[in-house]
Amino acid sequence: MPRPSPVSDAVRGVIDAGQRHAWALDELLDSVRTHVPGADYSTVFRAVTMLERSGEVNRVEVGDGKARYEPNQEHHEHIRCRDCGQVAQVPGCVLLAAESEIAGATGFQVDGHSLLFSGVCPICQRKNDG
Amino acid sequence: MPRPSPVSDAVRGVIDAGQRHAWALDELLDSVRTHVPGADYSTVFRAVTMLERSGEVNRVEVGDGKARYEPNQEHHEHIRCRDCGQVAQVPGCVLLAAESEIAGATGFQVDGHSLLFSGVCPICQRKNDG
DNA sequence: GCATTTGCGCAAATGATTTGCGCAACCGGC
DNA sequence: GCCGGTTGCGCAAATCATTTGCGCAAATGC
Repeated sequence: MPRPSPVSDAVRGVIDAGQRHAWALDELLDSVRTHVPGADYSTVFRAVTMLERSGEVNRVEVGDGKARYEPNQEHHEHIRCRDCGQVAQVPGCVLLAAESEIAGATGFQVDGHSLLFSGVCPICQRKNDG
Repeated sequence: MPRPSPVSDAVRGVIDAGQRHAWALDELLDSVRTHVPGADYSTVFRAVTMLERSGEVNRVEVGDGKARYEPNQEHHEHIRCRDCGQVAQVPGCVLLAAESEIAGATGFQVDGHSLLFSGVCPICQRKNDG
């Protein structure tokens, strides 16, 4: 029986509750503290790092200079408010949907997008083979 | 006649030369220093900030925790190597192309992508109207 | 009980970006 | 030519977010 870990449990709970879509660390800390008053930033950091390593949550970058975390679920896209930074989930397959449809689905006034593929470049592929 | 600004000019020159696609600040500094030996990080930072404000360059986030800068040109997507961090440009309209086509076009072994829309959320739209 | 493990608060290290300060080079006017 | 104001920029320090070292104290297992 592992010993209880209130902070880590609260972190998982907050993320799973899904009140927000993509949690930044400071947002997570605020929310965790409503459950565990003395919780520390570093503990929250370690908790999400563990959850990420175990595959329970995914880390996503949404271009605001902060790491954000969301429950690990099927692949989807994000939309972030230019003004307040709120991040919401874009339902369905974005590659088929036009931006106007996205706008209809999220209520956002969509004015742009950025798509980033990731993979391994030819040079590194060669390095990895060697 | 404005007084000469070798560092700022070098920054613009390096970005326009297009030897690399998306420049991080430290990469820019390295390259600028081959032209202007004593150049300082903060000067390069101020230069790209100005260029960004004037619309000559765009700042892009590619999920590696660094701000990157590219010449302002038509919209396009990016691909970044998981291993070495190199960023390349994905030609053509990505929304129609499958990942395998991307792989063919860039030589990357593509294993994922992340698409981020940006816009203004309903709450902020209301705030802006008021 | 007692030794050991482990969660986590505290505070400092790291890494990237941003800002304040002030020198000195440059321009224009005289 | 010389002078004064402007401005580019090097230096160093301040932010900001993330990450790590340290050590206490609580909980577990023997």
